[in-house]
Amino acid sequence: MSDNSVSPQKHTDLSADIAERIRQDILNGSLVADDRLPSESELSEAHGVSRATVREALKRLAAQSLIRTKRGATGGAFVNRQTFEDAYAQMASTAKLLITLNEVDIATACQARFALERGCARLAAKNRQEHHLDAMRHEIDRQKYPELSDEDFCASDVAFHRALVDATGNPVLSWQLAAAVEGIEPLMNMLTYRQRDRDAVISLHEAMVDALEARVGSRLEILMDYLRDQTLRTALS
Amino acid sequence: MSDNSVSPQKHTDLSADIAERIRQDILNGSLVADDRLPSESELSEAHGVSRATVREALKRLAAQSLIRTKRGATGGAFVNRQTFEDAYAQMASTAKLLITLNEVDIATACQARFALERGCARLAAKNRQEHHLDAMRHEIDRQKYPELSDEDFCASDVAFHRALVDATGNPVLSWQLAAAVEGIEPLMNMLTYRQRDRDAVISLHEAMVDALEARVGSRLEILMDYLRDQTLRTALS
DNA sequence: CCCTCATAAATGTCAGACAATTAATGCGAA
DNA sequence: TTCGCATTAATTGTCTGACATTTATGAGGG
Repeated sequence: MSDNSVSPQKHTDLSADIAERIRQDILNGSLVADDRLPSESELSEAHGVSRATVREALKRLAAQSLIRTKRGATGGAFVNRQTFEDAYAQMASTAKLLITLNEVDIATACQARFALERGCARLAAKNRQEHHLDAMRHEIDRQKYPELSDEDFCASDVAFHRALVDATGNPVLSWQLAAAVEGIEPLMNMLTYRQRDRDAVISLHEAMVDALEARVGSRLEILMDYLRDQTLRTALS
Repeated sequence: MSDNSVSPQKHTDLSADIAERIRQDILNGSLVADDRLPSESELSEAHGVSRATVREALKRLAAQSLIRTKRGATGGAFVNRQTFEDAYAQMASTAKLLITLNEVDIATACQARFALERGCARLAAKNRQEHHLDAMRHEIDRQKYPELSDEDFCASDVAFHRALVDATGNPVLSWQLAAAVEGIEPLMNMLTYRQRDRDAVISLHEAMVDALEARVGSRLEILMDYLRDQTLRTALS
């Protein structure tokens, strides 16, 4: 095997090959956001393959939301501007898949989630703005409804923590973390909260907002540890 | 736009539709790892579309590494076991793409990286084992070579921190974090380390290993803050 | 027993056709 | 002139049928 270039084995999957070539063009900047790729016919001629093969390659790229296609006279395939929302959705989906398919236990997932979140406590305390506090208080109000289903309670919890990580003001951080938290949601959804558990969570949430308002990151960290322990207790009951 | 159900508009892209259907079958457990999908002909008949369309759908799934295909008599499309390695590679790739395409500045990326890492300091201190320390010390030795290129220095740094997050013993955590760190690597690669900078980083690394060995998570956190500041200084010089 | 060859099943690839969509063009009427 | 509308061209979406390639299996002969 002297050939360890870009093509491990050329014998199969032309469409994967073509997709990879175009992918590299996007990665290295030959193609930038909103550029139009050549038409399918042109691509097929340029790469010496049939249009069907080119189409399969383009579908691969579309599945990674690297390109979008438009029909009609001025249509074609265009390089997608990779938004944080795209990446977020993709990551959350990957995380969900991984967690459900690998039977990750809830303790491990909880531990991971709170460990990650803890990391942004100080940054959030430093950069938080009023609307973050408002969003979090709004979710706390929702959480106080006793009729709320466990699932809705959990969804509100996710929104609360999403606002918390957004408060860091760092898009990379909030994107990564939000995806992680959402990826773990299916597991959290399996928890059943007794009213006592909910009360405990809610008072911790309130204390967290207060700490965030007062910009005391260290206190926020401690509260997060409590919340982790509380959640773990709920999970194991 | 009252319709926000699963199907935004059914009028186009049958292949995306089919892909989504199969995807759901995998997600909800109708299809589990290593299950064989029906053959392309059977699928085309079952969904009432041509084989070409089915193939485009399958390529979409393959691009997300949800399935793999094998040729020959016993061939077909098989549901992939979603390994942590797969998810890791996918996430790192997404992160790289996002960061290069959005011109995330290095300060933001650094801040995110160290914030995330900080979150697992205590857990790592609690769960670390001998081989984690060994791996980290090995990387430190590499980093001491003055002839090391900036790129190799950076790669060793990534390996060092990878070992650090592995020390948490939490696969979800180390998967998420490792992907984040690697995703940021292209940016870190643009840094030029003067010898003085390298020395500073190396002594911090050594102190970190010591703190980890002594299982003092709080000290590890402080050292990480130093390392963040040091890296930011390097970045801005 | 082992080697070879034929066979069947499946994916990979191709060529050509038609349908559907969409912007631009041209033209006629008010 | 300007508005409205049909025409046209370009492009993706889909279908059909064919052939190439790969791979397991089984039959037959040495």
